[in-house]
Amino acid sequence: MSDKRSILWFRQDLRLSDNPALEAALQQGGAMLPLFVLDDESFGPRRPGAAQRWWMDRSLTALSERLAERGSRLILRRGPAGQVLKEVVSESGASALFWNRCYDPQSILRDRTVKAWAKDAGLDVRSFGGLLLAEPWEVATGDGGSYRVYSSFWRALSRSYRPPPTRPPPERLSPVPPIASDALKHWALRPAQPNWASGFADVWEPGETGAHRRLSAFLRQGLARYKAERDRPDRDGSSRLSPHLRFGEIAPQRIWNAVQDALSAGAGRAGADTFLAELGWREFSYHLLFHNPDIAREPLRPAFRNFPWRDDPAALAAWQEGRTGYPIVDAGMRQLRSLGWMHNRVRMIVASFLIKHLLLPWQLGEAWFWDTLLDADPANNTASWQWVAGCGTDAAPYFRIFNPVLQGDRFDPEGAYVRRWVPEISALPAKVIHKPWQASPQVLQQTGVRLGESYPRPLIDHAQARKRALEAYATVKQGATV
DNA sequence: TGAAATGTTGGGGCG
DNA sequence: ACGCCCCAACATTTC
Repeated sequence: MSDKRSILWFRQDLRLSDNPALEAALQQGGAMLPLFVLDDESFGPRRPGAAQRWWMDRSLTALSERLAERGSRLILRRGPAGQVLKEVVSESGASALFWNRCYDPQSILRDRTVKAWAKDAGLDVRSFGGLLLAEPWEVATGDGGSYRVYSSFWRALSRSYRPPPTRPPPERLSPVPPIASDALKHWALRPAQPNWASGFADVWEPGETGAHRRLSAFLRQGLARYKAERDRPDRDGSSRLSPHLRFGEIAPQRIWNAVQDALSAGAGRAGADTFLAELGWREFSYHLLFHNPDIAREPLRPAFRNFPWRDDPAALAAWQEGRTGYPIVDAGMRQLRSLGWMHNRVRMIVASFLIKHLLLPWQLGEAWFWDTLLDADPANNTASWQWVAGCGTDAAPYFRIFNPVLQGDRFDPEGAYVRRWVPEISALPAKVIHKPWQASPQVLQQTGVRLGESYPRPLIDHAQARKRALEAYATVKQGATV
């Protein structure tokens, strides 16, 4: 065995299976040093939010255990990654450095600097694609540009995509030389008080094993019904793989392959295609972010720079805390705080409400989701908020303004979702559960709902809000996507 | 991956 | 029997 030492730098790829950088490090022979760096400095305000830190804590614990089971050891360090890597290289005498790529602008900037330094220092430094099905520069339009329309992007990618085969984790790993490591608990990634994450652990199993279990369960129970069920927040039809994907605990091509296997075993085309199309949106978001790195801050369509957003901290707080007076909106915002996750249909409803009913800048919603979602992803989060605001490419048209009552009636017809998350109105009959202000005084009395006291009246009238939004959007309508 | 306004049609009540 | 009106129900268009 050679005495060569290589550093495997974990980032958005907290897994041992389907990990190209890990495989490259193993091929080197010699000792492999698995390293994770808590690097808030390189990200500033885009550092992982509070919910993500909870997940990171659990996921690193899981990764650490998996490495230990195989005779290895996860080294934890804190600080700007460039500086930390220099220290670890000098402490360990490593001569190689491998990682899987990230595609957000902060990571790209950081990694470019690290790579330049590492090459200068004579290290064998290599990066790999492992986060996405395809590298963002590999998918190009006929004239060599990047895609701006989802459907053509996904058609182009999914038609020609041939994934690498799914690969198991290595059975044994080399022992790690005695390099100092932080203790995870000293990073204080979990909330102390109030412990808003107390309900998370009942629902989520962070880590690679949990990710694989979730995928199997979904393929067994959810895939066939996915097309019909995925829009129903009152049902359990989501894959719930998003936080696992965000931290790279599972590779997208493993999901792709598993779905193909399910198809061969007789699964329906419709469910599979609909589900894979969601992976497609993730790919598309990364494609957009890579080719338009400013979208995290600035609207992609310049006309929106002068959009007449309002300033209304009280309304923002009501939205964040789930007391807008629209039950489906409030249910979603409370589910978010309780589970660190919100059903996708409801995400669209609450986002539309913040942007179009309240006329608050999408960046405020994006920031809240970034802090509270376990699956907050640098690409998905920004691309999706721009999509709802209508200021991205291939975005929701300006005139698409969700009516929270109709959306509730359509996608939560019995009101089960609202009842679960907004208990103070749970006794209302289905007919009025999405519009308590239309319940008769007798019904309100019988069900113990005191509007304006036990549950708020609507923050704003829907018809008025719709009119106001259309007027605001009229100022940027020129060249609107249709 | 909408919603509301407007237009059209056709059945039924009714003088 | 006939014309008229009302208004669901559905289709189209507009935001």
